[in-house]
Amino acid sequence: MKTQSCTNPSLARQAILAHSFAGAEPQMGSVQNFVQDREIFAQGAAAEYFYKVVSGVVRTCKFLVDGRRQIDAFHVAGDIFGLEPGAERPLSAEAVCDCTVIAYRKNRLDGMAVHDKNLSWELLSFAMSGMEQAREHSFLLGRRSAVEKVAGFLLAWAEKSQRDSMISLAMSRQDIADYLGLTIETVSRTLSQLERDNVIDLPSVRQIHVLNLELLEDLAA
Amino acid sequence: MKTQSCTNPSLARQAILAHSFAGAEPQMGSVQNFVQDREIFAQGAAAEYFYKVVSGVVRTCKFLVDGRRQIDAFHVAGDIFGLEPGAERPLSAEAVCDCTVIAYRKNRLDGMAVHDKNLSWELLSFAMSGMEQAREHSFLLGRRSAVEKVAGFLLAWAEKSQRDSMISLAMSRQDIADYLGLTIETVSRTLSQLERDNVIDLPSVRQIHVLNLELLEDLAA
DNA sequence: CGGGATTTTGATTCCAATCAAGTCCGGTGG
DNA sequence: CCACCGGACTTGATTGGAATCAAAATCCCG
Repeated sequence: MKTQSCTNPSLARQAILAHSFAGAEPQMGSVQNFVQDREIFAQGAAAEYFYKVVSGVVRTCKFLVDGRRQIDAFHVAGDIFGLEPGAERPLSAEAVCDCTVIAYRKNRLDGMAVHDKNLSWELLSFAMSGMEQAREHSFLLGRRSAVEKVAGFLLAWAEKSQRDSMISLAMSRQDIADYLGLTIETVSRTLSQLERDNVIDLPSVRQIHVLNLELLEDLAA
Repeated sequence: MKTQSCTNPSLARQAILAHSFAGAEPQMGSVQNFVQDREIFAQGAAAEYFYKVVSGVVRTCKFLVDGRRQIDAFHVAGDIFGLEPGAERPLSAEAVCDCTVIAYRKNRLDGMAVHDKNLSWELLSFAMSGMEQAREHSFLLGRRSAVEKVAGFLLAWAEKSQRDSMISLAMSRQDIADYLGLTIETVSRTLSQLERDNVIDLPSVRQIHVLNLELLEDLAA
């Protein structure tokens, strides 16, 4: 599995913010490419840059001592990631599939934000929406059954990546499992069960066709 | 259980931000008191105000259709809550114990932030740290055992509320359970187990004495 | 001292993890 | 073109940990 299709026509939630960086001064940031599974930055490293996804999908995650991995979020085209308070990375970022990002220096931001009130407003709304997304992730992880988690994930990803009934997953089952706090087997079983129940169809491993959206939404509780 | 002691000498993480609201123009906000379990605002309501905790503890939470409750966060003196993007409350806020808060109009903020760049900077750092805390909550909820969750919670609460080895809980077992995605029985059992293992001592229901901090930290993984 | 809520403890059940084979690809080389 | 290979995914059998169901103990307050 090297060349996984990774189309993300994505109308990212944070595109508004991204806009001002990308549009106004393209020379401000440097374009970088990463092949699948390449690390973009590591947990614990110095946080000099933040990034905007141009194409592809990026995961931010944390590794525990015992080898467990928890995925914090998936970022698609237009999303900003790697912008946190603190000089040290609280989590790593990796390319889920081949992808292109733009890196911006964090330290430039401080100065700019002070002068440009529009920018600082956008920054604030970025942070707010980041807060909101982290919150929603928490709710997915709370006392919910495997079905609720998987259904919730599918709906969230469908919204994030596109809006028709054909969902194309950029990430592996393991990624999904690590995002939902489940095992790969449970994710697989749950998807199979949803297919058996005619909620979804799985024409190929990474393609999901939603047959019964209403039911899927009910299952997400 | 009406009058639960709720002392929070708390050097809240976000006190810096709170400062500018509280200090400079106290007349800006209105002081409000809430008795234990009183709702401060409801999920779905219009979000006109945001709040700063003066004393006591506030919980923000979400209610699911089937009656399950998930607690998003506990807020102590100095913390800001109820400041989210969107005009509608994504979650409710309730008084964990009798408490005092200051309410500020959200709409004034926009104008103010534009003029006062210092304020907008503080707002940003509030949002950032909110993002960070939501993320950490996610990590507590991910694939972790009951012991890891409870130990993690104790450490986080100890840091939030005070820093010596005697932790005083403001919240009920049910609150803790709903925060950690566990049942009240499991929380209780886990605490008992920690006591049996001489990691903590439970002189009273809401008082926890940490006997072996290192071990507790290990258990939190 | 009594009564109700909260918490603890115990017994059992159930869901998801673990352990263990299989199956399905996509890619490679004969 | 086909056999083979290896990784990702699926499926099956069993185990384990937390939920559930149920009851006792404790605390708080009148």
